[in-house]
Amino acid sequence: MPCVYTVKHASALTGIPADTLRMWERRYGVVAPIRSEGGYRLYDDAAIARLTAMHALVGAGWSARRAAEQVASGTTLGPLGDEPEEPAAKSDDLDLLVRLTEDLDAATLTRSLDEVFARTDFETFADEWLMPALLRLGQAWHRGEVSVAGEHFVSAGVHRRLAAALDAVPPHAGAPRVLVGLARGSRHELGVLAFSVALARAGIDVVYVGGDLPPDSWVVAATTQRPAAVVIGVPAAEDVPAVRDTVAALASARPELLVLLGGGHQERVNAGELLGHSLGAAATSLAGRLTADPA
Amino acid sequence: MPCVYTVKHASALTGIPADTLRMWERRYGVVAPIRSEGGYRLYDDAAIARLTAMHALVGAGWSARRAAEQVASGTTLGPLGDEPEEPAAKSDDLDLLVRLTEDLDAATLTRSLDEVFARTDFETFADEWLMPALLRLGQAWHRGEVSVAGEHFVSAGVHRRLAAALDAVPPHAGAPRVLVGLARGSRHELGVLAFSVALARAGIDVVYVGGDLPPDSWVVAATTQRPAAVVIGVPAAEDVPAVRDTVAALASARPELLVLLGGGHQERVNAGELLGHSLGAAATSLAGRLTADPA
DNA sequence: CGAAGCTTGTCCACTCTTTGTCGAAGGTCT
DNA sequence: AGACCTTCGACAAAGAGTGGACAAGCTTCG
Repeated sequence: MPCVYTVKHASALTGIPADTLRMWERRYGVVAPIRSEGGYRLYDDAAIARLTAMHALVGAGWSARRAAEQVASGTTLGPLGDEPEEPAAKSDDLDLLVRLTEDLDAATLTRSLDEVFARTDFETFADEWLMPALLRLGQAWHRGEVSVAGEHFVSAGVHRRLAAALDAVPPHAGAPRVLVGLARGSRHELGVLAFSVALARAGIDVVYVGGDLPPDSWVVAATTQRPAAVVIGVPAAEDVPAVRDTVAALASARPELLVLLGGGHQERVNAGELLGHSLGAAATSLAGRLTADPA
Repeated sequence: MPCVYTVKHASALTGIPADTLRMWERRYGVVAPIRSEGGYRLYDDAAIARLTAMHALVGAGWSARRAAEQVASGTTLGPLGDEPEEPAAKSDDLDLLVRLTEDLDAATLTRSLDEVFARTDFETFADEWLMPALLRLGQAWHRGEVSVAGEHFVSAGVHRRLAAALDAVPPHAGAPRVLVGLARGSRHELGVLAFSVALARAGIDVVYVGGDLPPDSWVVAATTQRPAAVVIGVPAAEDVPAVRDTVAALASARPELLVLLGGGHQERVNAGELLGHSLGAAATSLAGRLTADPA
């Protein structure tokens, strides 16, 4: 098979205009193709690889000079034949998470999430894209259509994105405090984490305690911290008994404490107050109740 | 490696508008980025760390001037004559995490972590502060000195900080790919997440799959993704059997695959290659091996 | 209490740098 | 001969630098 390519061929392979190809060589020396006797450039596979790498970096927002330095300093010796393809411009792609499980590429994952995330405010993003997309991902996972590793990889990426959003909320001194987390055994944090972000953005001092918190610890935290309310997620049917235990323990220890439930199976607990299934609306409504009535 | 970032990148990484970035430099001299030939600012990792620390302080209610002084006094000043050096008493407070469990204050948690984080480069931070501090936290937890909710709360905060650090590493196109995660049943992600950050900073394309990944899924991922190596954390003694199963499954499916173990109980697995207990050294050494030998 | 003053983030105008693209003049390949 | 390539200069749009201006918030003083 041919191992050398002319400019036109290289341009077609990389998707970079031939003019730009020559300019990158002249200005940054990112490649140095050998020449034919007549002076024509002859690119080999390594050159194509470096050019695709540089193209990807530039597409990710790097300046051409930095990208060239990165490609030149970074070891680009890998025997890679894969080519990062352009993500099609889409407006409402709920299967994006499912697709991202196939090719475990951290850069693409981060970039795709950033794009979706930046399209609108957080509450709309969470209600109209994130939760439906996570539902699709869960369904595909149950059908065995995505690998467990892929699901873990994408979930970890979404977790990172939500965590960054939570840390990015400026703190509200003196705001009512709300404890948010999952009951013992519950480990699907994504929904309750997204709700924490929305609640913090609504002006609440959120104490996010994560998943798998036993009933006793809920009681201890609710007693020592004196939160204005407690939010427990019910992401799965098998979490219902543990949530029921937790709500009962909290009710007996602090009967006046406001205990709210969220998540897909909140109705099956038959205790506590329900937040409903609109994350943004629930967060603003709860924040309104707590700040209006500081009793 | 010492990556440099343009204003746009620095702004994206820190969440601070580019205008404010320049203003903080002009008014308070909190950073002094080197310039390109054309005069463009080039921020390094230390500058990004100082800016995030200052951002956190300002977000916590500090005035910009005080925050800048705090950040400047906490680290060594580079460009100009050395200030009257005050080695603050808080130089290596390993019990900080334990104290933070008492009062579940999200703002204090974030600010404290940012301050410690900004004191040095990530590898030193991880080896000399984070891992020892997590060990102290675990010991205090076993002695019953910290509440479970407090431990969860602080762990979630550290998780967020590490996640942000992982997402902040620029992608290395064409770099060797390494799968990093925990075996089935393992759920203590903090150590393996910190290692992922160090490995990504060393130029590796890290695929972080998180915790609780069954052996079959490890095999599927290692087969379809063809990583150059696989890193499995062994954070607790009870994780040893699951790790052993995973290593055995990987060895039978892909005998030539490089499988490495990290974490406190790596020695007890009696299989795979050991990474040792210096996180930074292990990351750079592994990255060196993989980039030098692309086979 | 109001006015003056300081702080701080944002905006604007203007200049310089970077970068992709184009055209002209001429050489190479089939 | 015609299609393709090379070098070089020029150029416009985007991005980034500088310094000044300004409004909102807070402090201080009369």
